Amino acid sequence: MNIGKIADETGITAKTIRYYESIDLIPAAERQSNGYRSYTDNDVATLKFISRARTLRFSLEEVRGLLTLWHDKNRASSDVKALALIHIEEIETRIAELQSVKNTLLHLTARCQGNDRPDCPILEDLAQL
Amino acid sequence: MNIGKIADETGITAKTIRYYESIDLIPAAERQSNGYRSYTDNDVATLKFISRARTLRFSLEEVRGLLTLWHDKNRASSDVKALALIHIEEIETRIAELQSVKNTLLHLTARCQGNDRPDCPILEDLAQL
DNA sequence: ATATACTTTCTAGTTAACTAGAAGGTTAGG
DNA sequence: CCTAACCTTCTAGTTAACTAGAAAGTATAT
Repeated sequence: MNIGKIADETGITAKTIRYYESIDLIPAAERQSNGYRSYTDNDVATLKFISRARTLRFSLEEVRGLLTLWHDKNRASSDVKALALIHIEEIETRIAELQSVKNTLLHLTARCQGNDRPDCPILEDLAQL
Repeated sequence: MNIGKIADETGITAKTIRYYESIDLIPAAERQSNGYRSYTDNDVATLKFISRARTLRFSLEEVRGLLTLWHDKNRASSDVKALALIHIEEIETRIAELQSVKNTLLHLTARCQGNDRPDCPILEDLAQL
């Protein structure tokens, strides 16, 4: 299968697949006699794995770790879980931060009339603290 | 006041202040006879305004808009509020996305034994979908 | 006088994860 | 045979918001 085909199958662009190869996230593809990269269903599975992990917001470095564990038949599930739990914590931290910002903004906007007059608690808040 | 002093007062580094000047977020500072930038309490207030807006996760472009409104004595508070509400929506979108990812991860980790055995629902999930 | 601390400008690098574009070789269809 | 659609490598750009470093001028303290 050529790179265009696997790109279609996985939803990952050819450019990105070459990029993943360049940073050794995936092994260098076999080559056909014409020099074109050649992919198998196995490669489709790997790229889909990566794609799915990316939708779960794992960084490429984390994906690298997940791929290693995936390929290690002697892995301990605790290692996978540890990686996931750390990731959950990072996400929780970001959520908490955003929530706090959101709450502040909600309070400020609630107090702002939102009319033609210039007085605005939002600007006043920013100007004070 | 020299740039080092205002940096201390505002918690924004001298490098960053020069950077803000370079992108015209703040007006070019007056110069002393020796060529050093000269700042006033007014500048301190502006930089603190920016700093505060940044903690509320406004992008520099949004901050630019806020500064313009802040300086416009004829502004309508509705304009400020509109800017803030758009920002709140962006944040809500990000929170929702992260929440969804977090939930998925929580389900997966809950089903993972986290022991010495290799079988792991997290990897199985990534490998499937 | 000397050291050190502060300032200047300028260029270029950082991070993450791609993305664009150029210049050229290959293949499939009509 | 021609053309469009592939593919190749390589270099460099993108985004946001800084950050680092070099080379040199200025100020302050001893």
